[in-house]
Amino acid sequence: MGCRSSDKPKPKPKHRKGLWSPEEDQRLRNYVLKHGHGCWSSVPINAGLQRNGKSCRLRWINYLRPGLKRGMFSLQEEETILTLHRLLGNKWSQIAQHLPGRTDNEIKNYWHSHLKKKVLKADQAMEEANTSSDNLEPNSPNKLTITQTPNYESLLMNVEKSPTDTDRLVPQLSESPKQPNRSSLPKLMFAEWLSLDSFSSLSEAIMASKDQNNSSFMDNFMQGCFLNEGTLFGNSEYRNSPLNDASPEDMFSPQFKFECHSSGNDQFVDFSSGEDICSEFNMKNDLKYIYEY
DNA sequence: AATGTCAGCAACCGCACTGTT
DNA sequence: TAACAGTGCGGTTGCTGACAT
Repeated sequence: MGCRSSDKPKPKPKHRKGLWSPEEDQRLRNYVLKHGHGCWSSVPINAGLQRNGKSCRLRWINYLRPGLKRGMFSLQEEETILTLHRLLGNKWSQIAQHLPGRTDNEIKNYWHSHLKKKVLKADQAMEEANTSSDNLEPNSPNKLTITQTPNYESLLMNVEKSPTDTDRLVPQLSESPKQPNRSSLPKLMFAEWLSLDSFSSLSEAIMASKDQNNSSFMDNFMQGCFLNEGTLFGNSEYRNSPLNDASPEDMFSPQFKFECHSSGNDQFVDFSSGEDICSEFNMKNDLKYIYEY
């Protein structure tokens, strides 16, 4: 953590507030994609923005960062939020780790605007059902007994042990037994892959896949990024980004390398081989891509 | 058509935590 | 070890558009 002194902003420009203009978005996006964010407080200065670093960080995380989903929450996402909220309470960032492409802010807003009411209604209905059934004979066949207690303990163990492994968690919440078998290897989404915590498991998986001399992991990973989620290149937010000039094939061609940051151990990964190609790099960036490698 | 009300969402604020000096 | 700075998180605010009156 912390900036080099040369990165630190000189005092104190007037900071703009309120909604971001498309031009500001473009500036921030271009800057972060090109240089990485490094020290957030220096980003607005270097990017020519009259915002504070915090505001830039938030805008990037919640809106500009690649891999974000847009649009309605699916039923499965809703169920995941409901279950995790019962488990974790208002730990929005932890809940967000299990919903690839969704931000904590988005989930929090969705909770307050939609789910909270639903839960209240459901609870009320349950309460009414219980009080009315209390008036019935104890052994009446009409008596309603609430016995639905999901196996939270095992769920919680997964949450604690493996907070970013969505695929292993989510099926326990809602997967029906009829669903087709998936690969035993985890399917990682782009946003998940960007997450600092998940990178080590990703690189392990890449290495494992490489060791086994098969491509199933990378196949799954690519599908997760570009086919299953389908938002990275379909989202209009990225139409003006340099990323848009690239097809999925391009992205995995030798011309593209991604830099990932994971808890002090930054790595460049060659997508085509899965190799850590430049481990001596140590810049604090979530993501940076490099042309003409 | 004008005004009021409400819901949804983006962004801000303040606190807590962590790393650095 | 204390002070400071950067970052992350959750609560809250305020803007905007949709709908009602």
